[in-house]
Amino acid sequence: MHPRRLSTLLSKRQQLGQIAAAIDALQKRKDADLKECVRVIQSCARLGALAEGRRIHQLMRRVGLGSDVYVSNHLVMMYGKCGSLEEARLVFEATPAKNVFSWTILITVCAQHGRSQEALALFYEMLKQGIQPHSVSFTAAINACSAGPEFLPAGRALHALLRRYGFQDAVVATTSLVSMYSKCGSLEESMRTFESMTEPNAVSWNAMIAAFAEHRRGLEALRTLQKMFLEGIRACSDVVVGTTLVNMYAKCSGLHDANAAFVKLQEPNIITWNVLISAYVQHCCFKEAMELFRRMLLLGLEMDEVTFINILGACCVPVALEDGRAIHACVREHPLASNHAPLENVILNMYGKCGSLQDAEAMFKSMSQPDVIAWNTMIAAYGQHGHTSEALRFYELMQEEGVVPDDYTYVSVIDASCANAGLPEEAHAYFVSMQQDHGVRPGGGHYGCMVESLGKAGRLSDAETLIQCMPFEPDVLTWTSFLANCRSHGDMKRGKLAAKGAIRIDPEASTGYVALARIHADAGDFQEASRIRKLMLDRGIRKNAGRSIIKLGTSVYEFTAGDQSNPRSKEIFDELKRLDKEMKSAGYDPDMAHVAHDVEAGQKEPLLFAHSERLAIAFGIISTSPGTPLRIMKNLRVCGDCHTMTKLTSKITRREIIVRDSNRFHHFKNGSCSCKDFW
DNA sequence: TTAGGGTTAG
Repeated sequence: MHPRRLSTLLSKRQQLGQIAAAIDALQKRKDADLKECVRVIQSCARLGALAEGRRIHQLMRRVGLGSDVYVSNHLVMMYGKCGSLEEARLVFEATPAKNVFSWTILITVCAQHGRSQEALALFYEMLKQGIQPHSVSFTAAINACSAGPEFLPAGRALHALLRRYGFQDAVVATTSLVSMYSKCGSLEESMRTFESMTEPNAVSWNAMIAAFAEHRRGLEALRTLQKMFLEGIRACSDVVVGTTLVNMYAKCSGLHDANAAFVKLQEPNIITWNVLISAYVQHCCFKEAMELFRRMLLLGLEMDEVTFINILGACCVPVALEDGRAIHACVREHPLASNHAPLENVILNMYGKCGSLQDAEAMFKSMSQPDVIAWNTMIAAYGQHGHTSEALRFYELMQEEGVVPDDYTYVSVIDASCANAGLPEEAHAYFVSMQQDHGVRPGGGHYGCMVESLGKAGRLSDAETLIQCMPFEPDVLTWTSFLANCRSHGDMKRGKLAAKGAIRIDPEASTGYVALARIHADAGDFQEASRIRKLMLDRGIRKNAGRSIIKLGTSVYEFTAGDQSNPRSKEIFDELKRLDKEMKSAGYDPDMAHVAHDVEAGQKEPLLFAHSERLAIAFGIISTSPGTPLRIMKNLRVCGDCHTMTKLTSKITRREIIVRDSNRFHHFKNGSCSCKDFW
């Protein structure tokens, strides 16, 4: 049995039951078993069980041990851990023969509850009363000074006093000083203190590394520290220190430094590997993350739930479905990872994000007790794929199963109810019921979905009113979705408003500028259009080029509009021409309006003909056997003409084509799309 | 026979 699993075998409830039983047993006895009593007090402290703690306190008083200093000290600690400072203080005051432990414990309790002034006052009162402090008393008082720069003078005074008492070599107290100086803003004093240490241990190293990471300008110093660490200058080769270094580099410097720190370590452990993989995933370097994971497999290294959770984060894109499935298979073979709810939810999410609802459904069915996150994930997945009724059915079902919906549930429910039906009334009904029947307060996400639902239905004036009335500043997503709806309904006036809103919230993104320039151009104001384009370029913002990705086997192929760089480019264009001919004979006419509306556009038909997703689809067709489904990812919204074209292609070629665009999934099958032409 | 420092994955 894994140690972590073992420790959770007894739930908190069971442990509380044991304590209660122990107190009952003690009450029945005539004599007092001091050892057993203290053991119970300690358990109460560990579990934060205030009620049980009070019962045992009562019992101690009854048997005449209420003011025994050893017992009192434990009671003070217990009340402190349970968050009742007043009771801790009362027990302390009522203890006649206070010793250095009594004082130090109360100082610690005060410091841990942010009562720094009180802690310091106690420390000096203790000295005044002639109690000889221990180095632990200093540690507690120094900690009280970590609360902020305003305590720096008090911290320095304690440092001086510590030396006078001859505790300058006490490693724990000195490590506290390293931390305290950093938290009070004085990296220099933190470094000086660390350098003064004769035998810093792993904890001291970590405190120093954390200090450098906290102060961005400490990066160079961090490199020096790493060098010392690697060369064993101060005799520390702790793997946790090495892992902390990797993590700090990933956070403060970048992947290059993190990787360099990793490869230099003699014995990275599972957590070191997890930290590095997580860093790659967070920097969106999915391919490199997968390579690391494969290396772990090849080396036969032990993996845990976190390894799987991290690496699955790299598989949440349709082109990674096969990788995701392979990792799911690894999980099934891993005894410790099965039945781990967060991991199961991540797998479920991965299938949804990869566009495979069948896999998601199978996963969901296999879960013994899906929690609210699992239900939310399914509802969101159905909504994203345009399966509104399934999403809403799951919403009903979860409540029948006794799972209480949360605010995330309603974002997905409202989003699903307006996904393709264009029925804002339904979305609005959920928006109202969420508040009235379920007590969920609407957040930015809920309002965003409502704006989207009204916008899709063409009720742009209502959407605009909602934007004006909502108690939040609309986020960039809300503005861009409103913008897209204004454009598709030809409302240029409101489109301008939305574009300006998008630019205001995210001046670094190109979407707002491009849209605004296009609206002015459409209205014939070319001067204003070119002014906006220039403004965008002056701010160093580049237009987001349309890109589509398709994965065949283990290779990933990327296409941009009009791209001829693929070695099979001629065949791709021949296939597009062939499809085009077939479509035209079936009565299809390319819709030129979409050229002007689309971000990729330039000239008319030739470029429309070669939009990135079309190239990817044609490449998929000529590279796979008939009937194979195609999975494509696009970074922008699919334009109307490509949407029509893909519908027809799915019919002509009898293939399922799944396109994940920047907004949602489109399942093209037999001439129609799951979004029912609302997107 | 009690009290103290730091850090690592979701």
